[in-house]
Amino acid sequence: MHRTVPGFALPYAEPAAARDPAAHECLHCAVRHLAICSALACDEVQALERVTTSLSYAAGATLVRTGEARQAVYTVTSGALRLVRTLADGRRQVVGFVLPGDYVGLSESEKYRNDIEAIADSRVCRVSVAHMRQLRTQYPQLERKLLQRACLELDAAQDAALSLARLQPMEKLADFLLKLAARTAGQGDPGNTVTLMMGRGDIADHLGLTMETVSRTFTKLRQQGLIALPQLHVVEIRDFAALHRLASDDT
Amino acid sequence: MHRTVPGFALPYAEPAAARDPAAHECLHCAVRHLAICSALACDEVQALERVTTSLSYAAGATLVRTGEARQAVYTVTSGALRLVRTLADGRRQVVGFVLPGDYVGLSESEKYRNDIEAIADSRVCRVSVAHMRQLRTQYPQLERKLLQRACLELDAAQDAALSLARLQPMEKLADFLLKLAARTAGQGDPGNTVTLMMGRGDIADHLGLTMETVSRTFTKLRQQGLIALPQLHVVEIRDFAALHRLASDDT
DNA sequence: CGAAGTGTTGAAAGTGTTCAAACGTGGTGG
DNA sequence: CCACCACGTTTGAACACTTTCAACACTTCG
Repeated sequence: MHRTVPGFALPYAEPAAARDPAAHECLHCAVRHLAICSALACDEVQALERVTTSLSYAAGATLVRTGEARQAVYTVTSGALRLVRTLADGRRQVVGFVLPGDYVGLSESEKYRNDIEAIADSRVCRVSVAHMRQLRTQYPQLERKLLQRACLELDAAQDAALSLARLQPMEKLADFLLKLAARTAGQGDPGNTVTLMMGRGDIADHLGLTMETVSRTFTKLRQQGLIALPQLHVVEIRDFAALHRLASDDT
Repeated sequence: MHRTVPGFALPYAEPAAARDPAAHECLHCAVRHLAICSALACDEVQALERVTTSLSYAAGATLVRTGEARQAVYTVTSGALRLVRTLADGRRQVVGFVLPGDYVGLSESEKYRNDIEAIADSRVCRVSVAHMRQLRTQYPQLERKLLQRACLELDAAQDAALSLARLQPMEKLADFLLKLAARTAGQGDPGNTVTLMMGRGDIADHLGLTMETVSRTFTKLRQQGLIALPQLHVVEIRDFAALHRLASDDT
């Protein structure tokens, strides 16, 4: 039917999203403590739930396209998305990866500023910007939470800028893997194993490299014993300290 | 006494900041309509004014250092600052330039995440984070304004990421000049003349290039007639369209 | 007028990219 | 069950580009 691994089923056009009628259970949502919903009390969450639509997307599906009117915001509950900006000549930049609990909608633009695509079978909660605006004024805690999120993302964006501008491929990849490990962690994982939802090309377009360089860098890290690659999409971190040193991660 | 042009007087240590006792006139502040203060009514601004300290810094002065406890937020009223992150081996990234009306303080970190330095003689309004926190809860409009700012900066940060990761030197510089022109505009300027408060090295470290490449790129743009350089720190834009085309600026 | 700080320009070198081909894995169908 | 095909990934070699290193020009300041 549809794949779980990254890939493009039928690039554009297709059923796209499937409504998920039975999924309206915010109170028992697995990612509630991670998402912006954590700012709301039980009864308040229900107000949010009333204006939320739960949707499923197959890997490779496109949620929104750059330039379309910005009509809704999203919270991912499972799977993963990528935010992609593409230049006329095909050069691509993966602005970010969106993991369960993450929120997409911190923008002041009238239009979407990048494509949003599912890199794995995903479920998302969709709320219209109009409803969101209303909820924000109604619940100041929500607005505060959004500001907090925005500041965190801003901090992360500055890190990313340093990485893109000044780090070498090895350092970029080390930094990327550590950041991903930190985000993925807290799920009972031992923490030293990271699953890459995205392909090499996505990593390349995220770090400002080519797929070939990313591949070569992976093998270099493996040869030096900093990581192991039990599977294509699984990285086992064998030397956190060395990786941190590479990434100049002083946190 | 102190210079108006970029430069490092006495790198570290020195009187640093000079208090400006007579400057407490938020109501008549030239940048009030630009700054976050625009969210507050006249009487509310006075509450802000009561906890604000106006400070002057000479070009080259350092306001805060990376790693120091994040004690205050700033709004620039005149001059310009740069946000700088430096790696152990000296690689430098100018995360951003702060112009009059801009706000520095959108962060969730306990510590400053970059150095803040004056690139010209500057005046800033300083508010402690504690006071700011209090004001935010007291005036929801302020919080909303901050969120708006954060979202705008987030949008800008994504643009910057694309620029750093995928644009070529010519394109990066074109993009930079246009963004700067857009920010500087609205001050009665004809709009086709941009004053560069920062040196070539700062531009280089902002765009992920070397100073030499920036210099070469400036001359290339000049030779092609897209810009003129009447002075070292003044750029006259002669062909907006071509510059936009270079920067792939579809806005 | 000389010195220092900046910026410009030139030639050499290093590094990631490009282009091309081989590899491996997963899914399909015989 | 196995061969085969497709896709993503890996690897190799030539290339293009920015960087590096060095020398020179310009402006400001002492």
